[in-house]
Amino acid sequence: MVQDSIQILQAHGYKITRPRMQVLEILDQAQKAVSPYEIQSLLRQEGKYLNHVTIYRTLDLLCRLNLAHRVLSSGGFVKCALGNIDGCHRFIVCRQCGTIQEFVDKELCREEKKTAQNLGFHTEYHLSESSGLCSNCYRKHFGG
Amino acid sequence: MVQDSIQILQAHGYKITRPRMQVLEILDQAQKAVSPYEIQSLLRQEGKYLNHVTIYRTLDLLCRLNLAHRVLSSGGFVKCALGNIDGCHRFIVCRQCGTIQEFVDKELCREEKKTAQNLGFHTEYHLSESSGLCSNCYRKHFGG
DNA sequence: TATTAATCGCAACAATGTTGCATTCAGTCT
DNA sequence: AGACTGAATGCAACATTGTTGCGATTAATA
Repeated sequence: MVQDSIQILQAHGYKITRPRMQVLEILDQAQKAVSPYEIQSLLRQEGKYLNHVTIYRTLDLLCRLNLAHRVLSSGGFVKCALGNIDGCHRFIVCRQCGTIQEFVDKELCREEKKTAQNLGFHTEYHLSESSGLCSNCYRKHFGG
Repeated sequence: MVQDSIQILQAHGYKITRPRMQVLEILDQAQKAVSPYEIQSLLRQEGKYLNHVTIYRTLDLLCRLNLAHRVLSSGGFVKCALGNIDGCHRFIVCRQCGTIQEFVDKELCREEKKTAQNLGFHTEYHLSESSGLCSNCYRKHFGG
């Protein structure tokens, strides 16, 4: 919900502005990762206009607050599942329709960290991105 | 070794050219991920010149052959550990010095795949990037 | 409603990535 | 070794993406 993000913005002393609302709404509607310029054009389709600089700055802010996350493989942004703030992000992206599913797996996280330690690293942040087909696209593709 | 990559290029029928050798040497020397334009300026420091288009095309080719990999968090490229061609790449990046360590962990891979399946996805490719401090930088930072 | 610091839009720029086409070159054949 | 040829390179031109400084606007508070 957009409402949740708004409360967090407020709690941190940030103003609730029209551009921020609009970006949050786009992220909320989109079931996939959207790039800054995609956000701009999606808004334009609704007759709204935001400068791209504003969009970039808004996304920066949302990411700093863990309200959004940049999917590295596509460069697009997604709204973050709340509570996923332990420095570990896991996504599965459907390469067909772009659907994104975020999930948390503390056990995997621990394992990953341990392996890194064995290699002499002290890790603080972890990102995991899998890609493949979601159940819908898999059915469509292979029949059934 | 550069020699390994050259053999694979040849085996696929690609020509061994000066630009390709030079890019491979840079990737081999660098202990960290380097961007296309960084490669260009590293070469320039050695008195060599490659057009950036050539560098992009060379990197594309190397990635298609799994001889290089694009580290998503930085956009830079690293030479790939050979044999790591099962669609699973795991990297640890030092956020201080940029050192990159690639590793393979079939068990983690299996787990990740299983979790995805439980969520209805059929995954084909997996990328995992951790960031933190390597042992050197950790010591430097925290004393000891 | 007046105040004010935060936010936004604009302009200008910087960096990164892509395409088409003429030239050059690596590998092969004679 | 020299000629041949398709692959690879360099160049020019362009497209996309991301950044900075600054004056104008606006959300929050009194």
